[in-house]
Amino acid sequence: MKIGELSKVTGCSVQTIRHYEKEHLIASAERSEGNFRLYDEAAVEQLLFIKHCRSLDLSLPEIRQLLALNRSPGAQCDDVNRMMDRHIEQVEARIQELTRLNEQLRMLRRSCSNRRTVEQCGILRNLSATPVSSG
Amino acid sequence: MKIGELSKVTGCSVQTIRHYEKEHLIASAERSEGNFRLYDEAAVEQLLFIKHCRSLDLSLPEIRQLLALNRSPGAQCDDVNRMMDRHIEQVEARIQELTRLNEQLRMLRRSCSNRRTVEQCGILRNLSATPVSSG
DNA sequence: ATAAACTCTATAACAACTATAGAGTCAATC
DNA sequence: GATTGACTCTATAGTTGTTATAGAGTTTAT
Repeated sequence: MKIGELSKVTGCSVQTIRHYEKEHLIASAERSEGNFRLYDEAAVEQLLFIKHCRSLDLSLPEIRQLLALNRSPGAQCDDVNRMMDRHIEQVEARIQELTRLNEQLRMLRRSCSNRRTVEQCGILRNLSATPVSSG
Repeated sequence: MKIGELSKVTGCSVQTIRHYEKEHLIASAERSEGNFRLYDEAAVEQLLFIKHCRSLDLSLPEIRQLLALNRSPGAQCDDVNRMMDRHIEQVEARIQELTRLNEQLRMLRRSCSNRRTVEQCGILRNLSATPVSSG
């Protein structure tokens, strides 16, 4: 299987697959006589694993760590759990942050009721006046 | 006021201020004899405006647009409103996405109850098995 | 032989900074 | 007057996870 077919089967773009190889998320592929990368079913499964992790917003280094653990089945899985917990924490923190942000944005948006000119626009006036609390 | 003081007053780093100048978010500063940037109170206010917008996750191009509108007080403020509405939509979409993500992560996390080895770890098994729905 | 479709490597772009190197400026001290 | 330290300058590279491009080579079909 050449890289184009692997791309179709997995839904990862060709460049992304090459990128994952460069980042050592997948092993360097065997090459054909003409220097084309050749893949098998194991590559498909590994790419789908990676894709699933990415859909959960796990970073490439995190995925690399999971793959390493996956290759050493005797290892403790505490590490996996710690990583997941940390990741869940991050996601929840981000949700809270965005929720606060959303409230501020809606409040700001209400301050302009489509008056005619920018001069009277509450949004811009508020953006100028309101103190900054770095979020 | 030199760039270091502006940085302290506004809480923006020196590099960020220079970056904003390069990106035309603030005007090119006057220079001293020794080629140091010199700022006044107007620069402070503009930087704080930018910082406030950034804390609301507005992009630099969006901020550039707001600043342009701010400079032409006769302009209609429909544009400001449209931008805010679009931005609020984006933030809300992202919150929904992360909330779904969080549910999946928690479900996954529950599948490992600290059994001994990675081989028995439900998290890794599920990551391998579960079909991917690109989020 | 040639064209189309594919692949290769290397490099740049995206966003919004942050960090670094190497040089220049300024005020104060010895 | 030389030197030290704190500051500033420009230019460049790094961050993250791709995507896009250029220019070349390979394979398959006509």
